[in-house]
Amino acid sequence: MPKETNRLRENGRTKAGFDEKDRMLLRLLAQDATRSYADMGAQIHLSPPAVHERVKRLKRDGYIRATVSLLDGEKIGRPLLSFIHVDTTGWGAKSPMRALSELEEVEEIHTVTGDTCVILKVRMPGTQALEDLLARIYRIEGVKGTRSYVALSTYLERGPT
Amino acid sequence: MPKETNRLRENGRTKAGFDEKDRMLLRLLAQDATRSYADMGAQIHLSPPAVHERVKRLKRDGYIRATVSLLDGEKIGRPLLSFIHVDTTGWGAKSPMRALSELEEVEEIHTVTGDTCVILKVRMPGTQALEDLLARIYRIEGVKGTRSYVALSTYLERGPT
DNA sequence: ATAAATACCGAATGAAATTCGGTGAAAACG
DNA sequence: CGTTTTCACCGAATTTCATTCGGTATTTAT
Repeated sequence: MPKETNRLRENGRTKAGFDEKDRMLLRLLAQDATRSYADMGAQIHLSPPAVHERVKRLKRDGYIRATVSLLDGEKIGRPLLSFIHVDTTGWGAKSPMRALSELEEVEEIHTVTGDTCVILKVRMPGTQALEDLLARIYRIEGVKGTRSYVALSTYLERGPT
Repeated sequence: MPKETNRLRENGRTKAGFDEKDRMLLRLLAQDATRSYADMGAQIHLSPPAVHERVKRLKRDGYIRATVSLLDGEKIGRPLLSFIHVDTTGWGAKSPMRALSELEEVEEIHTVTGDTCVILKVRMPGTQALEDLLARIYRIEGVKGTRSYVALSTYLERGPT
């Protein structure tokens, strides 16, 4: 087993766990994960196998959580994006709230600080469906009230880069 | 050139522009875009070339906007997720707001209905960086005020499926 | 100083994407 | 209706790419 060391690596990977090339790779993949290793490697001055090994490590170590296709909300029949603030009495409503994960219209669930307890991001087919969802939320024990913010235009929407 | 017709297709693709197999493919890709066409095809009863053609069409027609890797916010040094509501006087602040797209910490910008005008989703390295961002926002002409909601826990975070 | 670990490369291999006719069924047309 | 066109599919062939495999140089630990 390797012994402890108190010295930091001089070059390459530091405390963050990745070096500059890793960082650039992550950025490239976050923008477009369909490019070939050879292609990205040329941009970053690495051979395809070298890129492959780095990406494999970045996945194994959890820097890359998943690789997915981003769908167009409107095209798939859910043009109505909104954020819903949910106020609850105490934290008892947290667990039933997680059940909303089952609904595919619900994209995000966060507990937050501030003048509300939970923020939901949802994408609905229309106002009727949104109203139904709100009804369902109010049925949850401990829900005091909600405020809804319907998106008019989306100027930017992306993941961490 | 084909003449007009007033009849809908009986089976297969309808007004939505995709059929059941397309829909399933989209769901699969939104969850994991690394699977092979052969693999997904087996699940959906299609040959690899058939899957390939469908995916190509779904991309061309805009159902699939992009294929990207999702990075871990904490791992890449941005553990502080928050939503910022921005109130403005009139809509003059909209354009300068779009300039925030340049900052890679800013992930979403929406104009919304409700008791605020704009909602930002941002992921910051820490509280200091968040304060700096707020200072920058307040410097924008027409910004009346902001409210910030810092995420404590994220129970769900995904794209449209 | 020496041993161990790491990151890289070029070459070889394997798997997957992509291309290419060919077929059958449905839709459009007259 | 019968005919033509379009469409989605398949199996086989091809090509591109991911992946594996030594081998080397550099760095890190002992």
